[in-house]
Amino acid sequence: MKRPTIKDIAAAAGVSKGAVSLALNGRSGVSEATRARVLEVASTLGYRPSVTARALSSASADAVGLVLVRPPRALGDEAFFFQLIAGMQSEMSSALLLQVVGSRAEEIELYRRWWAEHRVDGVFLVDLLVSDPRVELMSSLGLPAVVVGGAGHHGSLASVWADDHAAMTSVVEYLKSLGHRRIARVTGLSSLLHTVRRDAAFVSSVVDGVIVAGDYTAESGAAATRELLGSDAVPTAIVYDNDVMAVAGAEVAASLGVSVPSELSIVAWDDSVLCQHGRLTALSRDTFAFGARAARALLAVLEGAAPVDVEDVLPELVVRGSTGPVA
Amino acid sequence: MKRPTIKDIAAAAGVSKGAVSLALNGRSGVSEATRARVLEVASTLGYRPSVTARALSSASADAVGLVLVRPPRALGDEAFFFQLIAGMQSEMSSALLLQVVGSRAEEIELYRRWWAEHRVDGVFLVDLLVSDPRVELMSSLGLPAVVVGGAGHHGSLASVWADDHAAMTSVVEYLKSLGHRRIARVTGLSSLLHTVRRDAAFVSSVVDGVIVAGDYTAESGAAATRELLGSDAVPTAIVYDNDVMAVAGAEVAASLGVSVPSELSIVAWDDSVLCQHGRLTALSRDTFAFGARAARALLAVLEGAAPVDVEDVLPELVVRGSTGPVA
DNA sequence: GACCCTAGCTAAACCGGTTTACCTGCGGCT
DNA sequence: AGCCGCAGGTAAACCGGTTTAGCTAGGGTC
Repeated sequence: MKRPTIKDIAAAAGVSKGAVSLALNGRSGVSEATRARVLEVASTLGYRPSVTARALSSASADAVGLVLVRPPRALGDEAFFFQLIAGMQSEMSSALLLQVVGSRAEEIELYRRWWAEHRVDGVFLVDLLVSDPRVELMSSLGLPAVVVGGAGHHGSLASVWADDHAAMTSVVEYLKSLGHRRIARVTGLSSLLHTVRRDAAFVSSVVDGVIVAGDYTAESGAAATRELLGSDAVPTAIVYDNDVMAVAGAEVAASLGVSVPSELSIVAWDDSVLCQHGRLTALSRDTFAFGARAARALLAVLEGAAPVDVEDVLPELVVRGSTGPVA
Repeated sequence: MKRPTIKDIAAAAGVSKGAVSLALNGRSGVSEATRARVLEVASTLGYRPSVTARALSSASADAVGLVLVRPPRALGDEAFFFQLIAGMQSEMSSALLLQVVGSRAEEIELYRRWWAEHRVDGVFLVDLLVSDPRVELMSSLGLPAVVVGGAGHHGSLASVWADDHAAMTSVVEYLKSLGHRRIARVTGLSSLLHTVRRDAAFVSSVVDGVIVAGDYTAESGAAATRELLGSDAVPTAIVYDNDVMAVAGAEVAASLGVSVPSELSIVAWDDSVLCQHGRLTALSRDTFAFGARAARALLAVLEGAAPVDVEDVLPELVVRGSTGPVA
């Protein structure tokens, strides 16, 4: 019932605990004959090292961490994160320590604890803020980390990112080519770095633009759409920062009798089954692959490689039925 | 930079490590004066106990585990699990140790390891199989567990479940009341217990039924639908085991020129934004709340309460545009 | 005054590994 | 013979907690 420990192996093989440790970890200090015997005994006993004990003496914790700061209820609808997590797991043999907290302060406290206790070997940093304190924290703690979905080049940290600027520009250019001039953008959380970067790209490429703040929820998407369609200068196209808001916006348009795409064009950032079935034009990126890439980047750092900035492939605009030439 | 340990507190308070441990954990053996002094020192030093070290001497691991056996890529589309996880987290102050593996054998091996190493205090068991070996394993290991979405009453384990039989019956009765006689069912993975239970309920309540096996993916939903619509005896209604397959089925029907709901009624098991926007009639349950309930059940077991079977509220059939009277 | 309890604390073992300091024996070199 | 170096190992400390055995001083009892 009880798992064999290194001590049991030592006794069975007739050597000391230290020798067993050396043998199992492939380090020098024991003869090949002894090593073979130890490995033999270990395997017949069905030995598995205890990560818990190992983590205590500052070795691997066999887990990487991810902290999400969201109201839990809202989180469930954001397929993005689950896709990301699934992608990460596809490349990792270790477990993911996941916790959802309510505030940035708790998040930071949690990273400190996990680091202090060797509970994780490294962490993923998502939802990067403008001048995010976590970047500095990771460097000072020396906790391996990879920034996921930032803007590239975050201090000494590895990073996996997409070029939001180029992506936004391509969306706007596409809409322009259809004759749109008055274009609106419904944003995600304004505290996030990529929101700001998309804002900037939007402003610099659009002729007559208007930005309305949202927060990724269907409600905010609907509200923003109502506001835009009821304003003095109704836009002919709206770009939403995620799929949920875009679909909600399309519903509002339909309920107000605004026809899509003849009167209003709609573009969603991040494709999903939701967009596919709603026939929404969307900026598509492979979030699963993105997560997998992030995991590989973190593993590389854990193996001692120099942190790198990996730029994700440029998202592709998938044109469906929700966009068309301006009337 | 280094976290204060129990040793530092002992030194600062002028007592032994043991006394500090007793004081911090509110156990008897130290005077109130000493306890107060120790707590004082601990708080000024910003002490946080190391869960890693604590777990070694068989105390709390401050984490609960969840193992998912799925091809990672398919997982990302299953909003169900993420909703569930979000709900669990909403009720837990500890972290969730999550790992996706490829086989049942790996899953079992993982549970054994986590148990042996005190990496988790307890686990959630999902995707219950017909006569699932994990139930027996948990009992024999003495690892606290709660069965999520089984059929109630699993040995000595706590359980949170929904009455699939009653739910299926209510769906079939609803379809019958619309005049449907030839009804089809597209299932989820046939190895899962709730699939079998739904099958049984379906068979016992339907008059002229046919069952086609699926695996929750859009592809399998589409294939099953094509098969059904091309058969000798085309059904007038199809009940799908999840939202993804139902939506895919609706697409296939549309592409074959079969009109919904006048020629074919469609019902999805588990509601989601996907069903809402596809105007699909769906069996709706609050997965987030379900997860929250599961977490509470596990926490109760961890606190020593007797394991209970909690029956979830009966899923509610939300009628939308995809079901109607038979022509 | 002898005896026994008990509160309050300390020292040390323990959990399961890693790591360091040190010991031993053997071979080679001069 | 004397010395050095090294391979191959052991014992013990250490990581940061918990837990147990044991010690001491003080009070109550007869």
